[in-house]
Amino acid sequence: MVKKQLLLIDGNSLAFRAFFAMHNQLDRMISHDGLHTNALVAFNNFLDTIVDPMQPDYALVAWDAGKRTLRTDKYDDYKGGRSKTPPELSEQFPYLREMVELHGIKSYELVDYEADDIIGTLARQGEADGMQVTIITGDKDLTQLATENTTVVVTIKGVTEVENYTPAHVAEKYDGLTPHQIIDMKALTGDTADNYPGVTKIGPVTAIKLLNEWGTLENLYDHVDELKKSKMKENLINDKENAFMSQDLATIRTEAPLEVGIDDIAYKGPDYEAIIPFYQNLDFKQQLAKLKSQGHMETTKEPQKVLKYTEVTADNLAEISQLSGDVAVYIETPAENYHISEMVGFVVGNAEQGYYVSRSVELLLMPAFRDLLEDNLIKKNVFNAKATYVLLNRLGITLAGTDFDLLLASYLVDTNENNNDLGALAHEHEFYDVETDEEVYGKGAKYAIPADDNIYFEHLVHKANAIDLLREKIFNRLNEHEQLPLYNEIELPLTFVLAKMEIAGITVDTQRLQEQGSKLVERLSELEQSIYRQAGEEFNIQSPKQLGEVLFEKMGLPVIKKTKTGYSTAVDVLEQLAAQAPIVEAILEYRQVAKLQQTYIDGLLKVVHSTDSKVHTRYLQTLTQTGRLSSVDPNLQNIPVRLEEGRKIRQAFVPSHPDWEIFGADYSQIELRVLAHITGDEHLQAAFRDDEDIHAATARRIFGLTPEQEVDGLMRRKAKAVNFGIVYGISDYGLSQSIGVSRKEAKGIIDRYFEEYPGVKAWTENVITEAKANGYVETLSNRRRYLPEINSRNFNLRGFAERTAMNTPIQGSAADIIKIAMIKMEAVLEAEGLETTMLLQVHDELIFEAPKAEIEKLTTLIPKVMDSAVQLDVPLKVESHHGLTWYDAK
DNA sequence: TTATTCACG
DNA sequence: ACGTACGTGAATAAC
Repeated sequence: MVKKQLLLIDGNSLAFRAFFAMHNQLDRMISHDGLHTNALVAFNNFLDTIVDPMQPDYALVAWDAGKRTLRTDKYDDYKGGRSKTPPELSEQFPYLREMVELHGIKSYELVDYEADDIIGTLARQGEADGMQVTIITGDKDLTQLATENTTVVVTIKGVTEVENYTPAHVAEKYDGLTPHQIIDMKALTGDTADNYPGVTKIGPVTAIKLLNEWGTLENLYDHVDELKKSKMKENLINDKENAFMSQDLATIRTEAPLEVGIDDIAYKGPDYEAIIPFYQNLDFKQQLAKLKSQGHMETTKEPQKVLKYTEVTADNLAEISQLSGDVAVYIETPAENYHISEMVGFVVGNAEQGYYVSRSVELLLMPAFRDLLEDNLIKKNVFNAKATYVLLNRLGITLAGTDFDLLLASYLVDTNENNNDLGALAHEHEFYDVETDEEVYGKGAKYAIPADDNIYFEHLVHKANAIDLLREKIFNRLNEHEQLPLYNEIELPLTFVLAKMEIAGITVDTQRLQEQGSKLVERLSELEQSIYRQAGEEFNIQSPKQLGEVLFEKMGLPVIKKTKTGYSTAVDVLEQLAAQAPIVEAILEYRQVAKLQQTYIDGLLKVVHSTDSKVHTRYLQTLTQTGRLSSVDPNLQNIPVRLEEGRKIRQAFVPSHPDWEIFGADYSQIELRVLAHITGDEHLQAAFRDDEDIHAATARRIFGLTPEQEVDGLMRRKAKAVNFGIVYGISDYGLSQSIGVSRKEAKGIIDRYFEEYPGVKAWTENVITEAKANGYVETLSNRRRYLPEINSRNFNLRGFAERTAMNTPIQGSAADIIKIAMIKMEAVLEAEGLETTMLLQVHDELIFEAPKAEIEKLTTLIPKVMDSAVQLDVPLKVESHHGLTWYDAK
């Protein structure tokens, strides 16, 4: 028989999570009555995506009753020092309870007790009745309740990403402890969040060690005299009273005098009828749209607005010429790679004069359309200008007059609003009068452009209309963010520079690639045989699972690191094992060779266009959180360079004309120069003004060398790692891992760095403070990245957000600079009448192909354009190289 | 679809 | 005390 399911939810803890998960949206999510709704929205998503699909038999949301509880009676300072619940959250609590009830779940609170105790009590009752219990909370303390029949689900990030604690998982996380021992662990460590003390100087590591040795707090204290004389022993004895008080406070009650029983909390499921007015009152447009699409809402489904449109025929082409003012232009492609996808329809027009649609893109070649599209004075509204430009270019039309790109502008306003589906993106902007492609075309095997003209054309027309109607709203937001120059002067011009680079493509010497490939294949089979022989069996070397079994079980090598699913066999692990077993060396080489063969030989050959023997990557301009580009189909930003074997792949990238060369130019230390500029640090700036070797200069400073003393290789290597670390948002742990010293030593080095570069220290502190206050950070060009986790109470999430707050202005400003350089570069090459063509961008370098006759000029021109792209307080430095292949441009 | 590994700046 | 360096894409295995 299937066990009945009992679901218990920690209301307060999840409400806090929900509130802070959407804290950056706080000012935007306000209902027409002025009520903040961010926690309500996130909590509702949680109920929709996690609770409703579970369909438990019984469910309850437990809430804290008030400030005073049994625990505060026992210990005045319990949960003292906690900052007050923000009023923006407090006002949402009554609605949260109502929302829970409307989802068919009982809400409950009990005077003197906390939500934990209600959950603990019902969990034990449920178990006694033979049920399977699930507890959902944001508070790890509840993991003490885990048993074979009770799983504690703890949220990791937001309210929909979770981790399941079973007794086995508790043992894994806490080095063998049972859930019940969590209580004694808390007794020893105390809890800063709940503000109770524990024993001085005992943290989780020591606590776990003690409990693994003595089992329980009581047993530990019974035998405390047997411990070796130590500071810890003294602390244990001195803080005994605190330990037992903390134990009491940490213990979740399982016999609270509840007035509800299991029978009273049957799960009823959402009351769709009653929830509609509730959503309407809170202006939950997205949730209402979802109810409609799921058919829970009467066909009150407002019919989509009727938009005026005409199918293009030979007879009405004249009307197209009458279009004036702004027009939306959208071309439909079933596949995302616009360089090769079929084109299956288009729409051109505007709401006032009507939209013109057809399945035949060839019609765009008619003068009526061509003249309109190529007219710089007729402003175009589009979704993804780069795709539109490339698609029209394939038809022989040069798009001009592009003014608004919904996708690009939306990404600048908030880097997360970058959905490549027009409908989905419009929904994120609270515009619902357009469906997603998935809704209209289906997905996967079911994907099909509708055969019915009405359905298909209306979808196209609603897309065009969405672009038109969102235009003003998004421009306003760009303006509020002071991002109009970023949009008009950087991103929009860049999109056409990128389009031309993609269209140009880079020629691949496929024969060369195949020759290299056959050598690799040969080497692979040698290595394979050698590995099988040494392992004594044949297995799949590319399976980390099978490889782990061979190395760690069969051959008994020591386990250095584990992953979520088993043994780690990553490079750093294997390198540590190499001395112990020769097979490891062979595996490392096998991995390296297989990577080259699979990703760079076979992978590249697959995407070479047969027509021109080139690869045409697509640069994603609206993806990264920092403002960098990324490159796909193929990725030309990660072609091997560090190891000679891989670097040879670059010999296959060649100019498209005889007597031409590949020319490359790269910024030297651009990120550290940006750092010197934005921090204003005098010492760092001086080093760059004097064109010093920056890593050696840093080494001199942090190791306190006199001018006569030489910087040795080890010092420079360490200083280089520190410089990297500063850019990444440094931590002592990270640095210690990268240079293989103790954490303490790493911390000393960082302290020295900050003493020597006080401007950098002040800036890092300041940027974090600003991020906490604003919820975002910005680059030199006002590119913005939101950091919702910057105020999280979760150490990991907050730490990550803090490092990001430091890294993004640096990495993002460097991205701004090279983008500006690219725009100027295209103009200069044109103005100088050069044939040289810009082909690739790899974050801090640009790759060109050029006639040999132009090379000499380029060696001064290109670095000049790049180093004068922006004026910083330190000089920018650019190095350039050229040769017959990309490999030789070094 | 998710996890792991490894290529780049 | 906590436990990670920042940003990406592609291939493969294993669900």
